[in-house]
Amino acid sequence: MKDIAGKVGVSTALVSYVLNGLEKEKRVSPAVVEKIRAAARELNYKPNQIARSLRSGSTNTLGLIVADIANPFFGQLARVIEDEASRFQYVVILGSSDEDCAKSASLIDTLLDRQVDGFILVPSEGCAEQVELLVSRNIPVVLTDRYLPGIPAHAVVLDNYGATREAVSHLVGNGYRRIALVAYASSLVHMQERIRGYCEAMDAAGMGANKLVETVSYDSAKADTEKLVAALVKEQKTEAVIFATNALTLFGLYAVKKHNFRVPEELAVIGFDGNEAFDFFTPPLTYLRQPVEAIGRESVRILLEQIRGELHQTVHLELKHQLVERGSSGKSPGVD
Amino acid sequence: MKDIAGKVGVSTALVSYVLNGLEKEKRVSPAVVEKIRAAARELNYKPNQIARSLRSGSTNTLGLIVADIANPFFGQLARVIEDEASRFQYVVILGSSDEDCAKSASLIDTLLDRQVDGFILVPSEGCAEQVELLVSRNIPVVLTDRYLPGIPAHAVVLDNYGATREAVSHLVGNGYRRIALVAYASSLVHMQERIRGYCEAMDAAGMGANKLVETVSYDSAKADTEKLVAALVKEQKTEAVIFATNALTLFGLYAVKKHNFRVPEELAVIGFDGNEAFDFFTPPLTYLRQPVEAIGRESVRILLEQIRGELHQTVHLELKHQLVERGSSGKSPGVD
DNA sequence: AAGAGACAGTTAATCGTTTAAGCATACATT
DNA sequence: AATGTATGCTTAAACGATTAACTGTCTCTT
Repeated sequence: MKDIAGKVGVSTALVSYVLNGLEKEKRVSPAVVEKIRAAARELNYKPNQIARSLRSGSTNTLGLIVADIANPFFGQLARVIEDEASRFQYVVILGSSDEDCAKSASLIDTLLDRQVDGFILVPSEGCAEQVELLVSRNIPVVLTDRYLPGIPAHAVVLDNYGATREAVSHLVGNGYRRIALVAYASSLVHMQERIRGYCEAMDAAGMGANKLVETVSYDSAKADTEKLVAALVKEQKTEAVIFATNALTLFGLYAVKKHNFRVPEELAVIGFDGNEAFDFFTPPLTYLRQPVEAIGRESVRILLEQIRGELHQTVHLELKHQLVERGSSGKSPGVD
Repeated sequence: MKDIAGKVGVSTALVSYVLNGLEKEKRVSPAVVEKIRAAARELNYKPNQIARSLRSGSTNTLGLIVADIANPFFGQLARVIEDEASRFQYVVILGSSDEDCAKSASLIDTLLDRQVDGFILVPSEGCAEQVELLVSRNIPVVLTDRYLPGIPAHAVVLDNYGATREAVSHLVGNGYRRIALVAYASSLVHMQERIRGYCEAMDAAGMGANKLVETVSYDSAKADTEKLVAALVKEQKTEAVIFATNALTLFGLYAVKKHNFRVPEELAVIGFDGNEAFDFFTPPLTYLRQPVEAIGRESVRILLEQIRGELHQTVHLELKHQLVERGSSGKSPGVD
């Protein structure tokens, strides 16, 4: 800017006005406007966003913290968020928390130091205070994929209760009675809601006695799920299983494959989220699809409204799942 | 900082010295050091990285531009890069180019405006000038996954030639003769190298006459690949096919599934990169695994060395693939 | 007693923008 | 002629850190 000002022979203030389109309000003479524009082009002027941010207090940067960007579900989500953010001249800084509170806290700190304008956060278990702190400091936040009850933060989540509920109904409709749910041992509401949907649907179908919710811990999920699935079939006489997340579904499928269980004759399976692997499993997997596009878009929209100060109540958006019916949950062999 | 200085009754200079660990060199009295530390803690002082960046000229931020973060290969890569960067207090701003030059250019511009310290770039076709411009402006760049011949930029890529070459050898060893390669119609070197590896291996095996390289365009890859695979089997009497990327492999598998071709009896298949779907395909897919971890780690290492000014030649790193042998490329039915 | 050197701090410029406030000059109005 | 106001531009502070250069005191040496 100094160079431009020097070249044209005016002050940097005028340059700033012109380059920001304020030439009308600030009554810059047309001749000077042209000279400044020309000089800017000639010198290939690029504004320094860092300086601008320091002055303006806003960085046009969003912090996105997911559990793991290598997980395709979060990859897709990140993509939608990136695209949507860029439509509004925002840029995304990325972080993976590994469902780990300490990591999540340090990511939040790092991004705060960098003055991000707001966060899209997939909160981990036990991180409620972190989020609460952000909210109480009036830092724009949208929780995505999960929310934290009792914490007045905007959230965009799946209709988790309805999703597992429909999965159960679907299985019951196809003649399955002994239906199990494999979930993470997590107090996070999205997981609890998936469990509740399962339980209430089982009760409603008069199969409360058959309820079986098995949980595995995040850190040993793969091995645990494998043992679990074998036990379900061999010991519990389970006829159908619903997996409560994308990763759990995959772990479960590895187990099914390893033990060569026939699907759906020996064990019907319903997965979560969606994954190309679901398509190539034999038979293709029935699953509960999340509206990733909408989740990402709405998250950005709400966050930006919040940043612009246009939002005055706490928004809680619950988006509908879609049951994709395929071979893995076909009619039970017990039924005609 | 002003608050701390005010509270302790010293200048901000001293506060800066102490908080940056320069109390020894700058000979700050122990008493004051303690007071400043205490005040900083009490006021919960967080340095403003934007201000620091403006002053120091470095943002501790890397720009990562991949083709599409929703693609699991790039998701994994991003994850490795994120982790590695954070070990050195760097943060990653993410962008997806969709293999589109214009998008890539605008991403680079945006990130330059934000003064990123360097780029990790998956270059798209025809973007050579963009990269050249960065290099000539002395902006640290590492090309990843692909490189641009003739452009003196550091690069970390797969041993593409060796990979397809081994795939062919493996198939030939198992008795296949009519082996095709499905690749993107792209002039990018990584693709050309994969093609070259295939061709030379075919020639070396005395099957030059059977060479068949089919290409599809990025934008219509899914539909094209589907038609292509059907034609290969039905018209070209192809016995085995190698797919040159992750996405192409998936598209190919959808076709194989749709037409119910038996693998490997009717068509042997070798995939690229790795994907959970490969595990659940029946039979599991033989594929050329990329060392994603190493690619990401080395890219960050080289970029940081460059940023620190420690790098004086152009580094071109070629990492070895690994052939994961499984059922989809088993012995040809024509052999014993 | 004078000079050197260590010690402990302050001042003010700087990074690249933005923007409120001020300053001339010209012209129109009474 | 005095006043008002529109026009066109400049000045300088501010954002929050970093850091070179400087200013005082003491203490020690010769």
